[in-house]
Amino acid sequence: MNIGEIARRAGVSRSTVSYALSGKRPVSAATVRRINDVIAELGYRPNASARALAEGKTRTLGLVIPPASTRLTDVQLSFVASVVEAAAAHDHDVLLSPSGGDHHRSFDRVVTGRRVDGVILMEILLHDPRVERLTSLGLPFVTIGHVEDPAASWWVDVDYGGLISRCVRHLADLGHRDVVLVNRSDELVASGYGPAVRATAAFLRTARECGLTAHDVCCADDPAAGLACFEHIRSHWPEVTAAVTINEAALPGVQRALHQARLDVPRDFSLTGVIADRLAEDFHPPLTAADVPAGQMAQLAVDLLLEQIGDRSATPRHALLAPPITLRSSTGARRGA
Amino acid sequence: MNIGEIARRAGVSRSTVSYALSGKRPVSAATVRRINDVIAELGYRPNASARALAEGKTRTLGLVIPPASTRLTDVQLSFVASVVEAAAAHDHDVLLSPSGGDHHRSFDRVVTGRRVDGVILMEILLHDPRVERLTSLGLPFVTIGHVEDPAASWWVDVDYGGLISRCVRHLADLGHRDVVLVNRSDELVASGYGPAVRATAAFLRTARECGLTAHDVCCADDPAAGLACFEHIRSHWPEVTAAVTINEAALPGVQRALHQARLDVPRDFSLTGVIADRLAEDFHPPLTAADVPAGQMAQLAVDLLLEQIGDRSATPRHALLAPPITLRSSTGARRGA
DNA sequence: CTGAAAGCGCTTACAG
DNA sequence: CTGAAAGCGCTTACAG
Repeated sequence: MNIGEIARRAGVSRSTVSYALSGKRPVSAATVRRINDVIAELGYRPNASARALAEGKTRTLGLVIPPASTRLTDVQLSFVASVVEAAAAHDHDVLLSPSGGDHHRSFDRVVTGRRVDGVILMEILLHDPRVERLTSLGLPFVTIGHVEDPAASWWVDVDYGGLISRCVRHLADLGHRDVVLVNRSDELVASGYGPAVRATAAFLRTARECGLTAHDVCCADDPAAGLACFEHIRSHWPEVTAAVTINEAALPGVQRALHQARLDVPRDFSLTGVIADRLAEDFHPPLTAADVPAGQMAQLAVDLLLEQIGDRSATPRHALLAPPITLRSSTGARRGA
Repeated sequence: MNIGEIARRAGVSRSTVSYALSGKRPVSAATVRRINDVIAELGYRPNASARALAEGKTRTLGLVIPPASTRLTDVQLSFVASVVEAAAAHDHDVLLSPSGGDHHRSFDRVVTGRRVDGVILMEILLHDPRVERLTSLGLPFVTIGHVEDPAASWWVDVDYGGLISRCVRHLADLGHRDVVLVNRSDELVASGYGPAVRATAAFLRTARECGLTAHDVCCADDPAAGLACFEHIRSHWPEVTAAVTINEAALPGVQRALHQARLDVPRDFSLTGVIADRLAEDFHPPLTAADVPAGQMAQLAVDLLLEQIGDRSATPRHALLAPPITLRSSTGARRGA
């Protein structure tokens, strides 16, 4: 079942069938109808590989995700789902590639061999070898997150530094004097994971500017680590009355630790940070936080990628989003302040 | 940069380059070395579309996922990650397709036009139109979950019915008399979602066999619904002392409701069900539950799919897994029993 | 408005 | 052990 068979049955040439399908050349109404009838009857679909080979484009985007071993956070999951959705809206498919660990082969397979027209990369390091690889391959790509040099490539990101600064100022305004940053894991920070590094720098700088005493701790991406981390904070720095976090996965454990320590939020302790809105609202009480607009970011990333694919010589563009901080119920005046 | 260029530079024919790469015909060691040197120097990768067109296979598997609008559960997420991982281990890529809602176009694009060699489908309904579509297309597929007729197709599933039965018997053994099933959402049950329907049937039947009074309630896939659902249970059936659930996403809300009702688990109330192990262990206290072996199921699904692709006339095979119920700390004797 | 033909970059019988 | 050539199923200048 191929285009030749359709042409034969419709009594036209293969090129006419092709043009009737693509609309790239006028075809008489009667002929179009005859062709469409045959196609509908036989349930014909053009062979995607043949089309990709002839056209030089696959209409497929690559999406590089963290490996299965690392549990995806809620925000990361939103990125994946929204990228697929946005690509589908433009009639593009999404090819998945786990990266990191020993997944070089999968990454390589997806980004070479003209398998995809472009790639979306997430979980970006300040110096990311995958970004360098794609750059040297000359394959269009957009990162969700950005490497150190902002002008070097196409990206969308949330202004982690700016948002964390505003969280700290908010706590300072409420009279807090001793604050802590609950960061992502040691490993991520050590590997130069952008949001973690930028959040730390902004947190410490802003705390200094506001005259606050600041501590920062790394915490693995799971509830148990969140609990342990909070207990550590309580025993080492009992004077701390507020925390800022970018670690969503640790939140259930932080919640439990607060409860066990008999600390009421926000009466005894304030909590804020950069958190997916669904998680912020599920917290008890709902968290005052900057919501990461994951869906919007994913859509923007797809738009930028398609733009770049359409005009490969375009100058790199990017978008640094600064979502508003949503005031919910997890921050309050320092007790006795 | 194509196979002809490599051949020219290595001073051999294109077929020799092809055979050197595939190993499907003996090539002299010296020639292989010369070819490999040229390939390494130029960073050549065969064009995947051209290869797929010539070979008649894409080395790509389709994975149909729920749309972004419905939040993926932890187990579903594990399926996706593990399918990608297992496919990569066999040098296959994974093409994603959201389905459900108005995603017919994306599903259609992925399953037609020879875009993939086979498809893995999850979130199966007892009567699933996508299964019918794939069957009539003659495209190899494996479902995670199974339709009503077990012999009709290739699948892997967890024996929800059997596991729920064992949960109920476990509660009966502990002296509980009044039990409730916290099911997935109304919509899922109404649409004939396999696990929900099978869990309900097994729950009610086993409760009757054990002489228990049984209630069952539907609950949306989020914490807020879990909280509301549990409050409903408390106000309508205060005599209930144990719950069975297959709704992971509702658990945080159930936890909060238990806390607000000042109910200690397992002293005042027992809780069990079929739950991803990570979630079961994050609960407080850790849940006695049947852990869905998502990674193993995904791997099995990929194995079955590749087997089917390799021998399209093979008789359908399937695997019904019955993971052990892990005894943790969330079930105990009925108070005063 | 339509057709015949070249070309996309591979693989694989066919020949030697 | 190697090469020349056909073929996979499309798209798109070239011609009319």
